[in-house]
Amino acid sequence: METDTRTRILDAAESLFVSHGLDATTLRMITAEAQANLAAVNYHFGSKEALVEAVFRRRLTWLNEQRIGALTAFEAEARGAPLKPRQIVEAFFGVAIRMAADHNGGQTFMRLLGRSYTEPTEFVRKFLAEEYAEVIDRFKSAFFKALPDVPQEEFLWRFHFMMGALSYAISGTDALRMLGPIDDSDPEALYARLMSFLIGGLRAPLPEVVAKPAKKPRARRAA
Amino acid sequence: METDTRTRILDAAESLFVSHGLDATTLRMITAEAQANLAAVNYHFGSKEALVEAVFRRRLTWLNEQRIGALTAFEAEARGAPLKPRQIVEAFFGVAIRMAADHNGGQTFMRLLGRSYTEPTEFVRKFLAEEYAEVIDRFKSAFFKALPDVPQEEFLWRFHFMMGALSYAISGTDALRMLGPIDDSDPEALYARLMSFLIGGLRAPLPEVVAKPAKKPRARRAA
DNA sequence: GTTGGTTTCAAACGAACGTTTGAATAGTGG
DNA sequence: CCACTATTCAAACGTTCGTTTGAAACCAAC
Repeated sequence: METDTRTRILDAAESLFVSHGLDATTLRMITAEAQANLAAVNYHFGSKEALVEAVFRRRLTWLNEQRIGALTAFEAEARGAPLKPRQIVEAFFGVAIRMAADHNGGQTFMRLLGRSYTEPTEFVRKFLAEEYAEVIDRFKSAFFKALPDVPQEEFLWRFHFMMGALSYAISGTDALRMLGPIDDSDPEALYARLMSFLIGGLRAPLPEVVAKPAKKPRARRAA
Repeated sequence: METDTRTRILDAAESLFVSHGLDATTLRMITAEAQANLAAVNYHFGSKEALVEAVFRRRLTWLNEQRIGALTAFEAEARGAPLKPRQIVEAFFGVAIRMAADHNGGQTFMRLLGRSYTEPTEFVRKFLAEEYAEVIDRFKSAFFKALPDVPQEEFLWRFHFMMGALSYAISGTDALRMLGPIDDSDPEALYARLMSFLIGGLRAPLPEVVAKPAKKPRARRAA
């Protein structure tokens, strides 16, 4: 085995978490897959909970840095002018989709991450909230600036819906197959499809319930 | 206690499954909440797995009947003409959102269901696939008829994305709160918001990657 | 070649899980 | 009132979980 035990455990855990879930994956399954001793997990990570955190942190920190980097590059290019919504969507969701296409573990991880936004386990939620705090701040500001006509609460909902679509795009392939035989092997096509859908949803006309209290009797398009 | 043990167990399980997940919810937690004896679950349902199935079946069958009923009503009204996409979206997603607003347990259940489309546990996936087979068939046909210009594969992806948005709309309120303080108490507003977003995404311009091989050099709008 | 620190290993730990058991209790038709 | 079925109950079952232990193996430095 060329890689060290710690890395083999992370890889095995990541992959098993995807196929069985966090709770249903046992340390014995992980260490067997990683060809390591059962006690190795507690030796290298301290506990199963700490292992879960390490699995997420290994790639999530990098992903969010990429997102912020892409956004910063667009903003430098725009010299203070508001970005196009498409650029912000690209920086947040495009980067994620591209990572999901990466066969160096990124693909596996993104399927795991997509499931975990709605994870009921408390410590996972808390951990994700911390990891996301900065990136959410930056993107909220950028979107608010780019879409000044959209009420902020309305936008937050749309952002939330977009996260749902992303989540299914990268992790819901089992659910997808319920719909019929379908080809999900082309990451470029998936990227184009999701971007189209997201921007269509983001720029949809404001619903009347929302547009009405805002004293704009007939909103046409959101942005 | 007015209701019978069997119902109390179903209610307790449904609610605990939402807050802790399927695996992390133990029979001891369920029977404690239901004020029943531990052995009552195996007496009334046979096993924990069978209980999970019963929890889903109790409401999911009814939900999908409602969906098919709504679609059938629209089709009768249209007398053979293709439906408007908005009507089909309403029949599938609108019915779900309305059930999610029902405080008689429907709300709890829909939060559980939203999480379960991407559930890694095999028997849950298999069970859901069976429960959904008919309703998916009906709605695929209706959509294909209503959107003859959209390649079927492209539509299936969009339907999948829409499921993701629905899932987050009804069950991802914890993830939603990561975005900031936000009011999710008004079901009518949520309904209007989601419908807007879904139809915007469904009718977005076809992505070039998809539009190109279809020999239509410049697709404008999907439908 | 011995030392000292790091990593691996087989074995065992107590706790908690889903399930089973057999007796006690409730409820119902004859 | 009795016989019988359905339900509840406390207790225990065997299994598996995450974790701990202490010794063995490894490995670089001197």
